[in-house]
Amino acid sequence: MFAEIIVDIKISCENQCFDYEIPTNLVSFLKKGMGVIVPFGTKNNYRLGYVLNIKKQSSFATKQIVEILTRTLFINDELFLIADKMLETPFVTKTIVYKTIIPFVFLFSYKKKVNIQQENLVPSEIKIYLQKKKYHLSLKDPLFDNPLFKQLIKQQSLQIMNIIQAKNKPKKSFLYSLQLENLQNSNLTTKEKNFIQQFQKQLKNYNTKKELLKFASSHIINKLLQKKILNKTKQNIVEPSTNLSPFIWEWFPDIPLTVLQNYIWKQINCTFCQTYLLVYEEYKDKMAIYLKLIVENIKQKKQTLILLPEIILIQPLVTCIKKILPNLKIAVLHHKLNNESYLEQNEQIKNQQVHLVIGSRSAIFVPFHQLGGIIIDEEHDESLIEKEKTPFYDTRELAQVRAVFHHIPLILTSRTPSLESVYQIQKKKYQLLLFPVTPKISNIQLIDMKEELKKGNFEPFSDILFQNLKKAIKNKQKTLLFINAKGFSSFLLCSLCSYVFKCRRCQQNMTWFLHKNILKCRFCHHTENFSKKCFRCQQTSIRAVSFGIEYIEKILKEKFFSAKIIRLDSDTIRNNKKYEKILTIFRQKDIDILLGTEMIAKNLTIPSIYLVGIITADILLNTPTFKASEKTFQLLTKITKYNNYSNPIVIQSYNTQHYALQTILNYDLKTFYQKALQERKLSQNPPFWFVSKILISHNNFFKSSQIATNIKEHLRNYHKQEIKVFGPSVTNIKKKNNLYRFLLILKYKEWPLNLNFITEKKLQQDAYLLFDRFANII
DNA sequence: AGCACGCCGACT
DNA sequence: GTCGGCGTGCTC
Repeated sequence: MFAEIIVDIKISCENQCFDYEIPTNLVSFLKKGMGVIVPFGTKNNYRLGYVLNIKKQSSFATKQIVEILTRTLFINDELFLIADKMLETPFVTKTIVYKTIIPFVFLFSYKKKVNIQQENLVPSEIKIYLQKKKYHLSLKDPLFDNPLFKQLIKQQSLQIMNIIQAKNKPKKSFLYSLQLENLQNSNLTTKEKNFIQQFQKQLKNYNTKKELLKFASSHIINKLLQKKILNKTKQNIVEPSTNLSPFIWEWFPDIPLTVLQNYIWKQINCTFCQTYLLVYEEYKDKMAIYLKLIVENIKQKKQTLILLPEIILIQPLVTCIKKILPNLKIAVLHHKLNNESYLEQNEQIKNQQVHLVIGSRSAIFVPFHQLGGIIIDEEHDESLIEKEKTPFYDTRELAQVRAVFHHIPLILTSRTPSLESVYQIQKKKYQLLLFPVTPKISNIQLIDMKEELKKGNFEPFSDILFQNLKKAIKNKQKTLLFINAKGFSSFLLCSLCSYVFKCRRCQQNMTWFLHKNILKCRFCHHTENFSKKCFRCQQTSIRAVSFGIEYIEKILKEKFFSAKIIRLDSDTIRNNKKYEKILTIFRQKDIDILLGTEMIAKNLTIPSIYLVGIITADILLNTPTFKASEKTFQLLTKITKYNNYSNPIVIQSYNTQHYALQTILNYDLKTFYQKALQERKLSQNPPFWFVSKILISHNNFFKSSQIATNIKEHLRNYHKQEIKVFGPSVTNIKKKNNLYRFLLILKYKEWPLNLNFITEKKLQQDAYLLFDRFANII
């Protein structure tokens, strides 16, 4: 018998699986999905591998599997199904797929064990160094660069062995205690003295760093460590994951539902695989259904999985659920966790120590014992699609695979569902759960900025928005202003020689950032210093034709110099903590205006807002993608919700007749979806057609162009019926990592798409191919 | 990852 | 003529 194995080697050799013979004593034990140790390469170093398949014949196998790692499966049947789904995408390789779905790979590390063969030949400094490292060296240990050390290995005075080691060693941490005898002969600052007092009063003799940080900053703690007043001692903390306490399925109170919520809930069949689209208007309705599902699953001793598009949304949801079900055990998983916490959470889920898992898209790969239901929140959000690294995948699609496997419901939730999902309702693939939309007495004022121009108002604010702003500031009421343009201006023109500032690399308009005083290309991130002089005629005659968030900030400061303004965009924020901090400041302090880009729409609630202003909705409407109207509608729905429709909302646009804006006025979901779907059908775009692109990268410009043309020709000759091809065109980012990138755009009606002929006929030659199923381009 | 192989420049 | 540096390609 033979096994098909992916070996844990660098991703660069990603296409192959390796065949190994299964030794007779292991044949009855070895199963598909297990981890094994195999000899690999000329030196037969031991490497870790995962069994993908067991077969009777192999024309390649020359070596035997050494041993089985553990009896538990690393990849179970369910994960194999998910992998198969991901492998439907052309050019995606098995290795890269399995590496994304089993983060357990991190469990192991490769080390070199050094045995001294000839004591007398090894110099003492090397001996001491080895002793310090306990004769285990990491692969990149500097000692391997030492010429003497190299020679000792060559002459076999030292023997090197490869070992595979489990990575989840017990976490090391330190305990801190006071050394009062050192207190007398040292000068202390008042802050340090205060801290020591606090320590004596409120803390135990030994404390973790976390406890100390409640009373002092890490700076002070470090200072005191230097002065030897604080002492730290090592301590091995017992991992919570090693404590396999049996899970108790406690009793949880029933969730009371309103008549309407109950009506919706009754339509969900918990023992049947069905995708539901839950369209809600009020947050509390959605939460009621979520909580009900969680509690019902617990009654059946099953776990629930909730997926969110953004990491920042996780904590608020956890808090909200804990408020109602304080005893609920929740695991949080997302792609920014470090390996240790990821493994810890994973263990807990596997050992049935949590009722609920909340995570971002990557949590879709978490193995469950008894999964009772999957919820995907904000299902329209594009962040649910992984597009940062291959393999690209749509979380909703993979969730469906899991739902089928477990025979459980999959609930997609949104106030403004994606057009794809609405289309699935029409095709009767999904079931609609609709909280009836209540018609509103609209407070939204849609301002035609063309009229303002005619009146002679060239400011970014219309009269009405300006008056409302004035009133809000006077009455100390909070305002939210939204503009979807970064920087100061994204269109700079020399008024003397009509030179337009374009990116040297990709010929797109450069955006001027006022504070950093740079020009930056929003496509390839090429950055240049900006001297406010025209590159061509060297005159200071630059005119900003369009305006961005920095421009608005400047105007606001000029017009309302007493107002306190806080800005929130991806340039002022580096991480989620900063995001929360800005929102907290806005909530607590007397900030008048919150000015933000698309980022402000990521959060759930920004309370106590009086006025909502949207400056130029056109920027959204005119982004070059077929998703423009959908995105506009979704974003504006979210932003206009912030003041609960009870207070003034002003939307400014040059194109007031666009259906996405007209339907926003009275929150007319039905008309919007009707018109948007019609538009997509006419333009042959999703959900009626699949739009994808093939990216061809090669370090030779002509060769990559040639390959692109060859692929196109082949598609035209043999697949003219099913696939429309556009291109090849050079991408915006012309040159990245010294690779020239060409792209072909494909439109087709059937998925999965079989493009095997490209790799079979080696049309790609030595170019790198990437298939992007979720292309947003027109 | 880690090793072999091959090409090229520098030095016996 | 050979030694070693680095770039490339293969490992069941």
